[in-house]
Amino acid sequence: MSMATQKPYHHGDLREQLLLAGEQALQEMPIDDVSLREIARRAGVSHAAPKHHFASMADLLGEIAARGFQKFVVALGSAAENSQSQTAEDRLFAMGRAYLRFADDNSAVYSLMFGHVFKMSMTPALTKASYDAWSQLENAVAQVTGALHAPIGATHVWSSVHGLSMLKSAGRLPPHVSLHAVEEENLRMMISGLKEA
Amino acid sequence: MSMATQKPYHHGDLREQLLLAGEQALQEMPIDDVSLREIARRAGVSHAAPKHHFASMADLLGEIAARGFQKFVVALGSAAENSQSQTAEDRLFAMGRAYLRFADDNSAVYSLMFGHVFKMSMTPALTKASYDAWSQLENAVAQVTGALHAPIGATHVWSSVHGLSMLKSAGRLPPHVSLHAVEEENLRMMISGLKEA
DNA sequence: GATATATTTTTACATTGTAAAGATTATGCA
DNA sequence: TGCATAATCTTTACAATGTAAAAATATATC
Repeated sequence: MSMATQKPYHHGDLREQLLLAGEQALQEMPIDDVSLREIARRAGVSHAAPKHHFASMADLLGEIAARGFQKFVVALGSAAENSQSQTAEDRLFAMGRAYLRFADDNSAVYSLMFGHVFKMSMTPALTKASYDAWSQLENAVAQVTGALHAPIGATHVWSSVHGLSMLKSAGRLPPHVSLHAVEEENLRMMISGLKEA
Repeated sequence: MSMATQKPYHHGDLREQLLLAGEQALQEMPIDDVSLREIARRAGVSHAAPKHHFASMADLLGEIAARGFQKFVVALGSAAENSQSQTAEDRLFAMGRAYLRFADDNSAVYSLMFGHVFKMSMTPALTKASYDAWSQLENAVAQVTGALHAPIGATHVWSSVHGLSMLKSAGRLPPHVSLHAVEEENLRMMISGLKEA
């Protein structure tokens, strides 16, 4: 009589628990306060327990970043699908909005994905996940410009939304300007520049 | 009989030495390996010596970031001045190139200026220096668009070049594409989008 | 020259990541 | 079922970090 839930080893799937605890910690405290010991604490295990599942803290963070890219791809993909309009340009616009929203809602994981490269291992899963995100964006851009491949256009788009996200989270945007207006206008200018390629 | 050189206290201007050692360390090792003790080591003093000049490591890094912004303003300013062309658009283009170059040549300090906000104190000097950088950019953008104030246009420009710099340093750009071409085309698209405002 | 002050070193402590050695529990095979 | 083996977790340990306080030292001022 199998219990349906598979608890492979005596304590449950600690590996998954650690990843969840890490993601939770990243949302609740500054990224520099997130330590391996803190994550272990949250998972209710000793500070050395993670060793068997992740060779180092960089590995754990690398996998959290990889999962971040996967969620990221899903978020942008469904935003494009749910876009009311049928034009490629509007779909790209919708993806841009979803991008900014994702960076807002997952700021710590986002900054891990793009910022703290040295802190995490570039695992194969991470490489693939970030490549998938890139491909998705390049396809969306190619549909706007009509080209088959659009590496430069995609770089332009990514730079713009990524830069805006980072400036926002770093508090380097000018005050007294509506954030919503800035975002909408930026996306507009970005796409406008893309079409003049 | 004054010695011309002012060595205010018995060991020389340790404060300045620490800042220089910090900047040097940031250029020579990954930013996470740069510690207060390492900086003190490079300056040839005990690990607790910095305490009297900087209340914390965050303060030291904050001042290094502030100096980074000052150099940044100088670099972009002289690039605009030395621009052969007289048009505002070409000056902005030159500033964009100087921006990317600065981020390349000072990658660690640059990532401190825009990325590791939590690691450093937002001292008044830092606030002012980053504000000066912003003003310089907004002025250059306003001269292109013809407006008096251009917060949104400036955000568009800054997002684009900042995003490109970050993607570059994070190794998130597509391979097999000429970096020079990407940069030139990105600047072109960015300015093109700005003018369609 | 003596005293007060600013600077630096020494010492100390809590915290971190990582490693190695024990203890504990599940798994595989008879 | 029973036992040996392997996987998992804890305990213990170590070097390194940021910060704090106490000692030591050099400078400045009168």
